[in-house]
Amino acid sequence: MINPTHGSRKPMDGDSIRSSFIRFFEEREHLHMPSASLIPAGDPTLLFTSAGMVPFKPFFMGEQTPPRRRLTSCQKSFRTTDIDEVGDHKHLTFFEMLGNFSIGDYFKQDAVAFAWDLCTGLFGLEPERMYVTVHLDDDQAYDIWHKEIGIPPERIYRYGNSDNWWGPAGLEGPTGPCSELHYDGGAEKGIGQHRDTDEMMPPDELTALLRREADEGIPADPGGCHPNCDCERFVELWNLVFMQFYQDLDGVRTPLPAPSVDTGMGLERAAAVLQNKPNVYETDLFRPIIDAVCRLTGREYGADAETDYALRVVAEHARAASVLISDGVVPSNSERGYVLRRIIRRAIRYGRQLGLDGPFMTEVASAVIDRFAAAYPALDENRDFIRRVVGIEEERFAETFERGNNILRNILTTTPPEDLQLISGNDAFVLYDTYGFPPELVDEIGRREYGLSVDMDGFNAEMEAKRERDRAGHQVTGSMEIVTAYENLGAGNTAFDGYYQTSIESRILGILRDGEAVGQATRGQQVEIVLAETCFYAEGGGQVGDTGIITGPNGRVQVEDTQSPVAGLIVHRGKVVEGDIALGDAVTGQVEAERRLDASRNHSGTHLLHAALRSILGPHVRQAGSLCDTGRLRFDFNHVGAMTSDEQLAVQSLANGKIRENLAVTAHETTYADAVREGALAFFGDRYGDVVRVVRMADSDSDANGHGQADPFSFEVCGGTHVHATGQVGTLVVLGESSIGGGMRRIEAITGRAAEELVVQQSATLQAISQKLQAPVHELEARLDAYMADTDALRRRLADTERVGLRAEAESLLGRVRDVDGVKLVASVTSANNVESMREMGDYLKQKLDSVVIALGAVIDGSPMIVTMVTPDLVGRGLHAGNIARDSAKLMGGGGGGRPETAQAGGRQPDRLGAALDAVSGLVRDGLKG
RNA sequence: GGGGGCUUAGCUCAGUGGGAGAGCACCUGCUUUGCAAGCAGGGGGUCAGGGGUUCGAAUCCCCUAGCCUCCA
Repeated sequence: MINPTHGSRKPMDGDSIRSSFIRFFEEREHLHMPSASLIPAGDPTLLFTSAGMVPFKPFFMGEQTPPRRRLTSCQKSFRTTDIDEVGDHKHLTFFEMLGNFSIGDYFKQDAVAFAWDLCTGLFGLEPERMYVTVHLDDDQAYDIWHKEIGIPPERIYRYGNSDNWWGPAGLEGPTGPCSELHYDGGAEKGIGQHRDTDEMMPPDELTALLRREADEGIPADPGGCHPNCDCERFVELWNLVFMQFYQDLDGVRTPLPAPSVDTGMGLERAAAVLQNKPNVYETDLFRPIIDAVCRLTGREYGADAETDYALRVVAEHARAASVLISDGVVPSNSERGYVLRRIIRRAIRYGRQLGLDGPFMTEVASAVIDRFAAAYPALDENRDFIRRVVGIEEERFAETFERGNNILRNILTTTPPEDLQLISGNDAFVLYDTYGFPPELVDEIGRREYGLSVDMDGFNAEMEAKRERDRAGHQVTGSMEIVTAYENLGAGNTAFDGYYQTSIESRILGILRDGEAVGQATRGQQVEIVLAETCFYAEGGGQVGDTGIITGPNGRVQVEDTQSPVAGLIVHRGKVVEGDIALGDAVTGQVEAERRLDASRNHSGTHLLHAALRSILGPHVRQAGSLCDTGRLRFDFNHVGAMTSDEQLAVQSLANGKIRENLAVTAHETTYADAVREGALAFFGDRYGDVVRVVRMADSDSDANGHGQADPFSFEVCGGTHVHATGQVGTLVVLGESSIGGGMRRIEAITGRAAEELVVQQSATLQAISQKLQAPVHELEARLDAYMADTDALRRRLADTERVGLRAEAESLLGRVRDVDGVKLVASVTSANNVESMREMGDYLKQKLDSVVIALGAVIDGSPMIVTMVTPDLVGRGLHAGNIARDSAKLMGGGGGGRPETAQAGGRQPDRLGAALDAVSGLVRDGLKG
């Protein structure tokens, strides 16, 4: 495609845009930070990494020190807001964001100059096609662009807060104006009224309109074209955020002492501009994927709009899904996994539209991996895993489809045709809400096979009602009183010094009783104690809190649990068991050491398990939670499906091998950033402060800082207590593996003393069984099989014998047929020991007597039971087995019922069974009259 | 985190308080060598688990677990 307006600038492919951008800033003293995972580390409030600055948030917030004040990165980013828009030619879920960052280093002047140099120099973009936007009030930025760079006023536009103000992210934090660079694709790119008209709205006019909007609330209604206009003439290429203020909870802004800069340029958009392509899907970042989809479908891109839309959906979602999976997201029913599932299913839906009925996503994923493996090697490393996950999800969707399809057909075929004009919104909604069957598919099938379409308005109304309901049920309540009670103690942070010792000298800084601060406590009272420093480990990181004794000059406290209700503060919960204690007492804390060691063994066990799981199942395994109790351990992680027993054994075997190797367990403190850089595993959900502790398990010939010759077997950020060498764990026995929800698994295991105990118990059980069965352990199974076969045979013989006996009894009953008004009646107590037998007897009698009323009774497990039968001809004459059963059972304190031909009844008075059966003849007589 | 649904034979599923079923698969026999072979017979069940209501629960109610699904 040749566009004569673009001069001689030569196109750049996506990979060179990425690398040359980074190099440009490296040459200007920026440190290149590798892309962080799409799963934000240490920020539970965020679903995905959604912009280049996200991983650097702690730097901008001043919580952590950056490795350098100038940073640059190409960050993988994912946004959920536009999922349903993907398919048009501008929206994306996954994209790469190029950026340069100044953390209290340079500010507007340099940021603007860098951006301009890069665009016009490195990228070779024509200066006259560059438009600039600044905030209404940011005269400083305006002047830099105008006076220093030399942009003429007619290409500098001012906008208000919605377009050109950033932040704060959350309720408080850094915030400031931004300035954007827009690229003018030419008037012919515009759509609607602005197409092919060179007329732009003059900046001054727009500024006046927006100023009135900001000051007087008069909505601006610009008539002409401008950079942020909806017509597609302009591409927003680069956003420069100037973090100038700190905004507090009340909305008050104070200038930051060292302002910062955060910029972001979408790689895909840059590629579209630099390759002279009309949109991102035509660039080399997407074309190979779209071509792969075309090969699978035999379709052609660019032939018709509907096909193109579907091709783009499949390509975009396959790309996003592959990267998400590579970063450890697995499809599930909530949160990240749910987003992943949605995009995979949306892709499959559009794939169907392209005629792909079978599985195809794995092949598209392969094309994605091929295209991006060079820039993101993790994609290639996880190739098999990505394909597997996508494949499983594809199968699962096929099941969902099958189920929904059956239900839909049921609805459509059971509703009388005259009632069916439209498929109701409610039906479509139930199919979607309960069975995950998309309304578009309902519509498709309805139209094709029944000539009916879905009432989409009704569907949307149901959907909106559901959203309302969910919102209403989402009110959160938090009790802050307890927290303030601790804060009011004024004890500050408790120093923890318990990694290498279990006893300590300290003094009492605070005592709480029933949530109230008190000066002292006496024997028998339940208290919470805060010490200046402690060796008691507070529950955290899945490990249980310590127990032990605190001894003061005048008394002792039995510590039953240790908790950290407020970050930094450690509280000992327990009971004064001797004398009394008071504020300021000098005390000795003594942790119950053996119990602590049990917990430590289990905690080290989880690290071994974690590393072993990653080794056996793959690096997507990610800790989702854990419990390190004294008796056992639990480890939750994400994985696609159940582990096979072979996998479980392999994991157990690997962990035990490392235990026998007796790896040294060492710990050191470092910054969070360094820990991650050194390769320590850090997991979502934990809140890590500036300084973190990392625990590694490795051969002792590598040093304590994680720089050994060999890679450590395990290396994790962790604040828990551990054994000193893996040998102390003893043995790790996996007890089982189970599901804890979609995509999440749980392993339970024991170590050390508990493992020994298990071996002792199990062999004791085996010995006991061996004695009872009179067979050595290795023959137990065969012996048990023989016993079971014997029992089976005996059971059959017994059943046969019973049947013969009952048959004989039934035959004898043939001689006791009575006549009630011309109807044959058999009513008798039997020796049957279950209802089934009585039914068999009844069947036999019915067969022999042809036309008869039968009422058989027996006392079964202490309760009187009656079975009644009426042959069809007599039912025709007004008799009803159910009524006979019910009415006769009343005489023995019960009730009954059933069908006209067969019924049963029970009661509470066994001695009245005879009376109840005697009443049957009367009931038959009454029934014949009625 | 919240809502809806499901859990019955190896598999797919029927079964609205009164005899646990069908199709497929499996086993045996016969028949037959050609497309889901046919015929006859047979084995196989903690109706997810626990509690409750009832003379009686797969069925109604409550709790728990697992799975599916939608929303956040």
